[in-house]
Amino acid sequence: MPELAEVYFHAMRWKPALGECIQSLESHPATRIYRETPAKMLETALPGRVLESVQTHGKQMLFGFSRNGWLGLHLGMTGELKCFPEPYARDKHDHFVLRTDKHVLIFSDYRQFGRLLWEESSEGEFPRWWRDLPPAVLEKGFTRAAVKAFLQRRAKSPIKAVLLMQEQFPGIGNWMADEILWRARIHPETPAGRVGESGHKLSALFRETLWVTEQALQIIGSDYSDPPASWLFLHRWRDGGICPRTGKPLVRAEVGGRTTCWSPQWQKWGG
DNA sequence: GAGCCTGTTCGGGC
DNA sequence: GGCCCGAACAGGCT
Repeated sequence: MPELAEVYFHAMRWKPALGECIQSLESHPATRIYRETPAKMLETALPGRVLESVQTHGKQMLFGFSRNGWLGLHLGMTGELKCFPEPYARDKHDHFVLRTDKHVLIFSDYRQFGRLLWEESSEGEFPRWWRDLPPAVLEKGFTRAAVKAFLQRRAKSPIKAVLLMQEQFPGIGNWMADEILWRARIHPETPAGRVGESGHKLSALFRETLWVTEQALQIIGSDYSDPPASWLFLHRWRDGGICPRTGKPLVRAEVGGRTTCWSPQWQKWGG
């Protein structure tokens, strides 16, 4: 599921428990989600703390607790967050289950590519790793000039692979990258340097990155509904899809190590 | 049963 | 060192 809008949606699911005190943590301590932060540490740290804030940055989630405690969470490929009123019977892949007196907060992840991070900061500070994140797509620091410089540093890589690099495009994942390139009319195999040096391709890429991010957050981020059929999104998953712009078949192939979908008549190298 | 997968990290080769 | 690629992680689904 999780690219930036899906991540946002899942994070907001824990909001009903804001202001509530954690009573207990149940874990499956041997699962890989604890590879950076052992379950024991969380079992000691979390009970007795109040959940005070919920936010996301790209694919990263941050939950703030009383006494400057911060729980970072990444959903990996198959992670999801759930929140239920009691009573709740734990499911097989619920590796992390927090209980307050009213709610059960769950991090479930059957493939276990997700992870947890616990950090206590100085008063009034965000944790170090959070402060070090690159500017989010919709923040001021995400500029056309920064994108151009980044594309030129990765000049030989296909633009599709470069869009997936979280250090410049936090939160962009496989389907968003395809959607952005399709709207910008850029072929996914175009070398990034070539996009960077073409003023109008760079502008289109920058513009569509902002647009797809904004729209995805509004549509998927609010209630997990699908974008309209005018998006590539609905057509890219299976072989045999038709491009909403040209009415011709879409192509699916591996680019930059990931399954990529594009519309050959619509997305060109040139320009 | 085989192959696929909305993500990231690590190690090896150049 | 920088960059690039492939493999690995794990389990459900087609």
